[in-house]
Amino acid sequence: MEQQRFTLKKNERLCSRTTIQELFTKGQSFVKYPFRVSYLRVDAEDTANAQVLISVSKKRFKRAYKRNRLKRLSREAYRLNKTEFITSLQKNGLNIAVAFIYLPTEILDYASVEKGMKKALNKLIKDTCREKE
RNA sequence: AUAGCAAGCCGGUCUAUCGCUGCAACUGAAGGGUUGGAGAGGAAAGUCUGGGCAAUGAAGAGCACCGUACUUCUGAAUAGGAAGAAGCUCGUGAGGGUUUAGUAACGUAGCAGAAAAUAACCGCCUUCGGGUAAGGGUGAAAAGGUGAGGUAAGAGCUCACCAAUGAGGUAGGUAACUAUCUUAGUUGUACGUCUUACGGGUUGCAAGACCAUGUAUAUCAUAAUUCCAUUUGGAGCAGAGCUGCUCGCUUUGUUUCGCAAGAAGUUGUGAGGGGUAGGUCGCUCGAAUUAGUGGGUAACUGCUAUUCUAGAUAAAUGAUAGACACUCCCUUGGGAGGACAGGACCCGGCUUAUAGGCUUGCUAUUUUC
RNA sequence: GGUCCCUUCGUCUAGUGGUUAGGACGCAAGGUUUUCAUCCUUGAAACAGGAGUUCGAUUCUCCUAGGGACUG
Repeated sequence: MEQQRFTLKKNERLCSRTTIQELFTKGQSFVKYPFRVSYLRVDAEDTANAQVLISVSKKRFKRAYKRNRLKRLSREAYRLNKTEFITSLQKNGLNIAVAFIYLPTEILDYASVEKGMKKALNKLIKDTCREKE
């Protein structure tokens, strides 16, 4: 494995409209402040192990620049902390689609977003492992 | 120096590490990789407007409907812009705001008030027929104002001056208009209908074009073929057409007249029903950018050179650390802060939001020379 | 993204520039009743915000805010 490449290319993002629909109708979810996390196992083989979607509600933030900033922060946090999660998935041979939905109505700074993301990922790892068994 | 007015401009910079989206070159069987270079705004916003572009026409015209409205320019065009005019208004001032097509006809004007408009009532006068807009103090608005003459009492009834309006002249100005002279007793206000001139089809890139995936042949139209049979025209009615009405025209259907104009099957094509929610184009070289120079008071524009400057699609410009510059606070040194805000087919304008800073011109006050 | 619409008492709504802004339900007070309900009487309660036009704006115009609909 190459030395720590924190990439986030297009195949690691969730773009398909159908899978998104399935994710929100069938997927399981939990809340880990400041995110609501939904996830669903998928069968697709040619994609990456985890496909991620980050969402900020237009109802909570009316101005586009605020939404953009929060999405960028969240994506950054995921990108820098995902390695453990991915390796866990690879060990278990799982493919999964995940959605992170930003909940609060005010803008948090990067440190707290990252903290929340770490907690959310830890819980995801536990849940997915349990499901495997 | 302080406070302010107008116009214009900017709206952090650099380094390191880790990343994102196109493009070009190289490389790989392929997923991809490497290198290079590019990557949000003055408002990208609101969607208030004008265009381009696209679809929708088997001609149109008039009216209706909607919009605009001082003048002259400007611009592809507009409810845009520039310069100017008149009225009202705010400011000591530099300046700011706002309104302005026409009035022949018709309509409306709550409450208050005698009365909201061919004048009635009180009052005044009277020769008792009537005459009378001087007085009535309410209102946003009351029949031009002041004075004199005149009269029974009064009245532009007459005269002088002043204000406004119309007509004509002179001077200035492209014009709106300004100044001034002559002349006409000609003299309520606001809004609307209306009139005049000019403009306007509708829908919008989720427009629209193409590809991929792919089930069925219900239904409708049309063409060919088989059987019968084989020519087109006139008149009436109905429907359709860039939304309403009228006219005109075109076209389709149907009925009737004149010799005759019918039924079914098969195949192809198109429409239509269901499903899929994927991709490509449209998509960025343009009323473009920057600089110089000529014209113009200016908006703007001619010419020459120059540059290529985002094209994403559950949607790319970020994060962390540091340095410098700026602002504020205590002042050794340190601490805090950085507005409004993110492309979604593209341009022109308007409007709204905006920490702070810069430039130019001008004004007021105070001080000094 | 595009095209449109709406905002009036606590709620649902009327309202053609001059209204005390009307009605229903609800609320409050009083009456009726032994008490409650019903019923009767009375009352409080609103023009989303800011400019402009006008003598006068809920109504007309502009801006801002909030809410909603349609559109593949």
